[in-house]
Amino acid sequence: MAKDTSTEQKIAEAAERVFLVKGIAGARMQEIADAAGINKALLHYYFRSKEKLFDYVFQRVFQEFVDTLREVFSENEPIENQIRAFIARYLRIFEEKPDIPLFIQTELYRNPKLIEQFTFMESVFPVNALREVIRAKIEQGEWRHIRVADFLVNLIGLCVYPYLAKPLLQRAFQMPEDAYDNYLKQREDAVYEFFMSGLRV
Amino acid sequence: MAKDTSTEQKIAEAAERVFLVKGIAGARMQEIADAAGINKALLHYYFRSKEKLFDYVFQRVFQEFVDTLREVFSENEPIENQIRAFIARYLRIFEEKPDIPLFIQTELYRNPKLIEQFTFMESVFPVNALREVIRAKIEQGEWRHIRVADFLVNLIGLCVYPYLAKPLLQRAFQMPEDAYDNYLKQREDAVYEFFMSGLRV
DNA sequence: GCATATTTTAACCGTCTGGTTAAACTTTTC
DNA sequence: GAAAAGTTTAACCAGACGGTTAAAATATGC
Repeated sequence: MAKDTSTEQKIAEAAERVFLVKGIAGARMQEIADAAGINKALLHYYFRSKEKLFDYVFQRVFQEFVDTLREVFSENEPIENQIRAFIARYLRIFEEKPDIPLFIQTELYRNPKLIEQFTFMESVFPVNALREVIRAKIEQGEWRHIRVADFLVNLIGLCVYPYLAKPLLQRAFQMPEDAYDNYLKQREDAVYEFFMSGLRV
Repeated sequence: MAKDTSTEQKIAEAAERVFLVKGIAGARMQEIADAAGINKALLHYYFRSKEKLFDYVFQRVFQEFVDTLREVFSENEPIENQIRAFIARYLRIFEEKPDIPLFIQTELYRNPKLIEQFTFMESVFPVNALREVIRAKIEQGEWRHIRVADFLVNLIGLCVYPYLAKPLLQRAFQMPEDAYDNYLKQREDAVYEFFMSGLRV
């Protein structure tokens, strides 16, 4: 039987590293085999085709991403705290794996089927529940009018854009790599303050 | 001599269409030739290699993108109007070519050299001039404190993110294609209001 | 109409790539 | 210790791909 799952695990991790940087079109099976420290034959022994391997990796990455965010907005906390927690979790994911945002967007853009089996997006972005919370805040005169879609798009965009556009922004701001990475780390508070200020009357 | 530039033009446009959707790694020279209505031999007759053709296309796309934004922030207008104009121009680009944001980010991410020759980013994002304007607004007590980098990242992020993340957000909001496209068109005012509100004390 | 430039046709080349195969070797399992 | 599962080696295959070539055909400029 399997001695342990380490080989499959090794392959999955190596494949993730390669796919994250190069995408499915730019990645090579040989490269993944090398990165996993095995040979191509064994790679196909575990994952029959490039597409199957990629699907497996993408689902894993996306699942992990989604799991980190799930239920942030369902917790029994004031919405302000939920927003803070959402930003914190989002940014923590990207600090660990900065390639994730562009990877997910790119591959999803070129193959929307990848997201089809994720039928539980409501547990990550509980649009309907959020709509009620937002409506209450607006009625109380605390927040300006905002659509729930704009609420989420603005919030996520503020978090993720600086990671997506790193090379462009680095150039625009004339920042070396480490200066930009440093800037990213300092954004958590800034995003929260700016977002809340954007909401408030 | 050349009968006109129409063939080169035809190739450039076809290549742009293909590269925009598939990226350099996913695009095929044969596909571009077909899209241009010519054969592969002629394609290489005009552009010696895939890389040269891609570089040409990328520079053109990026140049056009940059030209649309250049000097918005240098005009002799109140900053609020400049912000409005910036948002309007930004969103107009994406309405015409929704694939541009992801294309630029992806290819730049995988080959940062593509942006090296763009040495005039200061004319698009005049960081130093903006810093002064922002400082004045803060000193007058009109705006909250904000770093110039955050100012630009927030502004651009609010504009571009819904285009970058279209497939993901469409799924999250359970919106069909046309509903989402419609939502995008309605964002201009929302972005301006939210951004200004985020700035104000 | 002649020279030049453009375009097509179609075959071809070398390399890369995803994937397969078969035989041998090693480790695990029981 | 034998069967089964895991792993390596190394060669191989077919098709895709970027790119080339040469000759013929077509258009253009003067």
